[in-house]
Amino acid sequence: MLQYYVFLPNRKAPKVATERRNTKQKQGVIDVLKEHKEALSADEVLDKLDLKVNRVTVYRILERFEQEGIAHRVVGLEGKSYYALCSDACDSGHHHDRHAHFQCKSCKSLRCVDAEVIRPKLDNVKIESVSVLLTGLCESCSA
Amino acid sequence: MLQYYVFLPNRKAPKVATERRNTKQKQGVIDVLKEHKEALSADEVLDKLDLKVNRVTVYRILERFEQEGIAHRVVGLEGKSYYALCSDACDSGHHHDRHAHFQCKSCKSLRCVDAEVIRPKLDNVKIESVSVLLTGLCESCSA
DNA sequence: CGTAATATTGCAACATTATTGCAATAACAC
DNA sequence: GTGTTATTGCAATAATGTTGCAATATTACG
Repeated sequence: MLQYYVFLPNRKAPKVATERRNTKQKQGVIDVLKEHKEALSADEVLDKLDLKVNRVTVYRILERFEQEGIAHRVVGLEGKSYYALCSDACDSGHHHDRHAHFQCKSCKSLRCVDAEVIRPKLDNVKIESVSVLLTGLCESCSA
Repeated sequence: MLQYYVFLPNRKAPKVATERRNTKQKQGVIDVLKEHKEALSADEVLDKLDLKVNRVTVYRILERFEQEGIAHRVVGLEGKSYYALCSDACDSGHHHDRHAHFQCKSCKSLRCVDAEVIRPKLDNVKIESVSVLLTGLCESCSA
């Protein structure tokens, strides 16, 4: 079982308190994301949590995970945010700013796609991230 | 000045009334989109309209334009929808389901990028559209 | 041109997703 | 254990988009 604290960076002990705390809410969200290969929306995470957690807290945790590089965020066709744990490839600095995803037009399920995403060049602008969203009907919905 | 009615297909006169009507609201939205090279959100279109048009009407017109292939929709990082008129390349059937866009992380401005977008293959799934969203800081915001 | 049919609009209310302020709680360093 | 403060929960609010329905305006056609 993936534990949240493995993500805590090694740092010298602060005088008073830690900057990040390992809470059961965070651990719960990690576990849910870990158990599902699909990217999940805040509501989906909330549904799948055993623990009773406030909706706002889930939003905050997911946002935080994205900032810390633990998870990445994808925006679906409906404008909703979906989150998935970053893969090992992510951590290697290879994938972390270049993701490809597939979303079903019908059921809205969204999953990561292991694709080679190149970073194109643009005049006058430095591109920081590249997001590719493929759409169509998933296996279940096209059957 | 691009006129909406140019998009009306040639069809035999229906018994009673047309299926599409050319209204000043639609024409206004067309004009606004035409005058701006950036993709615009519903609110931005509303702001730039000379004519006083209801918010809901703008939403409906933009949605309609997308369905009719007059405009295409892009979802920004914040989950908002942006619309831009389809280019000629679009109509040729080359670009219409494969768009690339750049959005500024700071000012959220979003524009089309003339890039070659390939349609990748995925097992068990038919990909209907490919959307590439590049992000970074635009010229103005990075200065 | 006038008229009838109906596509379209405007309005009000509602839905969904996400954010903010703040007091209460709980995790961590010591 | 205790103090500090990161984190949570709650309530309220914001932002974006949607729905139902009556009023309006466009179009085909005589």
